[in-house]
Order: sequence, then structure tokens, then C-alpha cells
Amino acid sequence: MTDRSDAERTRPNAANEIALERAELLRVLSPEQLARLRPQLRERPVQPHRALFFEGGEAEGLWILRRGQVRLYKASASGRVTTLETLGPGEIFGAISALEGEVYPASAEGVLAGSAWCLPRSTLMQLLASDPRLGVEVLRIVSSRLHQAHQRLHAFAQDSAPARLARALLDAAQGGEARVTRRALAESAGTTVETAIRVLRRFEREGLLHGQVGLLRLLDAEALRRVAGG
Amino acid sequence: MTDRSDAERTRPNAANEIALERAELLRVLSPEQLARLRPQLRERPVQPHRALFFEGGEAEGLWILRRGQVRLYKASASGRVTTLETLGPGEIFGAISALEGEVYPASAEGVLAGSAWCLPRSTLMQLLASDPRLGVEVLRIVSSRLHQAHQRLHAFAQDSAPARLARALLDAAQGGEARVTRRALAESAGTTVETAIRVLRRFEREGLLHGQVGLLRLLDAEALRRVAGG
DNA sequence: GCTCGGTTATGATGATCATCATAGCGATCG
DNA sequence: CGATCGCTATGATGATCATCATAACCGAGC
Repeated sequence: MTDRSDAERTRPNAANEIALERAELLRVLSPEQLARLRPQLRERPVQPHRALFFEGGEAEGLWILRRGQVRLYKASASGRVTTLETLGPGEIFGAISALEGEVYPASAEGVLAGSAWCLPRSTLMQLLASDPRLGVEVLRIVSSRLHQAHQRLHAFAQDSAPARLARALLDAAQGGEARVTRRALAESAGTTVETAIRVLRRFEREGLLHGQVGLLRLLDAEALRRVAGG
Repeated sequence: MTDRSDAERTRPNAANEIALERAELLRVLSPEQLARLRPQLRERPVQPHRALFFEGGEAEGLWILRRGQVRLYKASASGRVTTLETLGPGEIFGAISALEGEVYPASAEGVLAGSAWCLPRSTLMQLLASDPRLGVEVLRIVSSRLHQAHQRLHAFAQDSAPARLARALLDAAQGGEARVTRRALAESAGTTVETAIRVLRRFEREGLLHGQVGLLRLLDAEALRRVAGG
């Protein structure tokens, strides 16, 4: 629960660009290592609703978000979608596939415009083999993601839709407001758009927030935290 | 979904003991490394319903299950419990906490009797710093756990109770039978005991399985897989 | 300008599932 | 041996939430 607020605090604003050497993964690298790495990177644009890769596609490597926002998600045959993680500048993704298998285990698409670097799998493997600190750093990151996933798993198994929505809202908020659509929030909270709208309207009537199109202003974050269950 | 059946196949039978050098983490170590590591290990008994550690407790280090079965779980204030992972001989746990923070992010308790080694945090850090291959290996393991967690997250968000129970049942089964109580299955599937019992009785009436106390024989695994949604 | 798609809403309806209650059964323990 | 506890079972009931339908609103694009 505390690491949620950590994520809130430490995630850089999605609108800001991050320098390569400040990205969560690469902080541990020396300037020389970084210099050798830089030419290997492929930069790709990130656009809202534009996929970076799809679940089942061949895994290219490790991604580092430079600017904008990206979400990882899974889609069912029925068309329902679950957002697994939402990432901001400096955060990495696709690490699972680079290590575990040949294919991406989830899809990724842009939420806010920006760009991302892609570090090819082979280069990553070389780097990992050459410097133990890098492996430990990636491990730290992936471990913290696993921890988050476990928390959400417990929440999905036990909490009501309002509780999950309140939590998703707090997670998405920056500076007292969350720039997300009801649909996006529903997919993060594992519910439907209609339920999300109804619940958020109730929050609004109770004075917990103020809603506009694609924007939710938190008026009583404390009460929302109570609803979220902690 | 395919890695689920992988887990089924590759997880050693909980009753069998595993040699230290065959544990998933330590396979990559040289005999010399292993010899240096061995005296650092503390062996602890694993007993059904006996906790190894609790969420929030100070993290000692990395655990390696030698024999028996262990589950990681989270409990709510309301008393409801979610099983996050179930582990067999040779598998590691507590890796998150050894890297991420000072406290365990979940609780662990025995399911089947056996024992586990505990590798102190400091020793692990030393090892990680000395040999890049070890870090990559832990990373591979943690990544695969994250992948599993993502799958379950999607399932919890989208699937019905019968679908989640069928999947939990398939995951728990070894050689066509699952030695679990209805309660344990419910906690793995994120539902209640009563619902688990009702659903499993329905499966039984439909000829998909045969139930006894603490034992479920799969009669039609194919049909169960269909119910599980894939 | 006018359609079209996405977002926000709200109602009606029904399925699903948690909760509470009760009970039989077997094992364990004093 | 009786009591107790955990597991399995089933019914009754109600809350929650998904689904389907409808509609207003707004911006983008033809």
C-alpha cells in the first residue's frame, strides 16, 4: 500500500522528457557504458492508442520510455481489456520477454504522446553478462513490479468495484487530478465503463471528486483512500 | 496460458526432496560457489499451516524450498485470504523482499511438510555482485513470476468464478489429481469456500471430476481447460 | 454542415456470487 | 467416549455488478 504512494511521488510527470542517464535502469551505468550503449538504441514514437507491440509478437528487447505514457494490457477474445501497468518517463517495460521467452506476454500501447528507446535483446544480454550491477538493478525493478502485481491480485480478489476504482484513481492522479477517461480507469480497475461512471458519479455527489471529460479532480483524497481500503 | 502447463510439468512432486545444486536458482553456480554458499544456509522445517514469515516482518533473505510445498498469501482485515503463489521443491521465494525492501510483502506458510533453506540477504547480495549469471538467473525467475501474476490479474478481472476455479484446479493438479481442500482452491481462485464447493459439485455432476475430502480427481481435463477459457 | 465515433450519462433487468444459516461427517484429543 | 474442529454440503436471501438499451454532448473529418 505504501509503495503505491511511492509510485505517485517518484513517477516523473508524463509530459516531461527524461535523459537517458536518469532512466531507472541506466542510472547504475558508468558514462562509458552509457556511451557504448547509446548507438544501439532505436528510438520509436509513442502515440495515444498506437500499439508498440502485441501480445504474442516476437520480443525485440527492453524498452525505456523517454517521454509520454505507455500502458501494458491484455485483451480477451470477448473484447474486454485489462490494463496491467501504466508507465511514465524513465520507466522500463518488456523486460519479462527479454529474459523469459521469445514473445511478448502482453501488449503495449501509448497513452500520452512521446517516444521510447528499444534496447535489443542481444545487447541487453551482453550488458547483463558484463556488469552484475545492471542485473541487480533490473531485478530490483522487476521485483517491485511483482510486488505491485501481488497487491493488485489481492485487491482484485477481495475488494469491491468502488474500492478498486478509488485505488486506480489515486494511482493515476498527479497533483490532485487524474487525466484519464472513465474507460481507462475501468480497465485499470477490472470493471466496466458503466460501473466506473456510476461509481465516480456517486463519488462526485458525495463531494470526493469533480469530474469532467477525460479529467477527474480529487477533492477529498483522504476519503478516497478510505474507500480504497487503507 | 502455455506456461501454466509448463509449471505443471516442470514442478517437481512436492513429496520429493531436491538437491541443493538442482534448485532453480543455484543450477548456474559452480561447485566451488556452491561449496562456499552451503555453510551460510539455515535450514528450517516446513509444516502445514505453519507460517515461515508474515507480511510486514523483517526480511531475512531468499528462501529455497527443499521439500514440501509452500504458499505465499495475503490476508485482509476482514479475514479473507488470497493465495498469490504456490511453490514446490527447488523453487525460490522471498526474492522480492531481499531486493526491494526490508520487509516481506506477503506471508508464507507451509502446505505440505518438508523444509526450506534460507540464504541471508547479505550473502545473496555478495553473490549477486560477484557473478552476473546469478543475477540474470534470479531475474529470469522473477520475470516468469511476474508474467504469471499478470495472467492471473487478467483472469481475476475478467473470468467467472467457475473459470478461475477450473484454472486453479488445473494448476494444482499433478498426474490427474489435485490434493487440495476446497478452501485452498477458493483462496487460489479468489472466491469463497461455498462458491468453490458449489461449482466443484456442478463439475462433478457434469462428469468433469470426482471429489473426495482434500482430493479432486480430474476426469475430463480437456473440458476443464475449456471452462478455464483456453 | 453533418455524420461519425468516443465519452459521459442513466435506466431496466438479470446473472452471478457473497453471506448467513444449518447439518452431516470424520478425525483428533483430552 | 464425548466434544470439538475442520471439511463438505445445501438452502435462502440479498447485494453487487455486468449487460443491453438509449440519449446527450462534443470534436474531428468528409
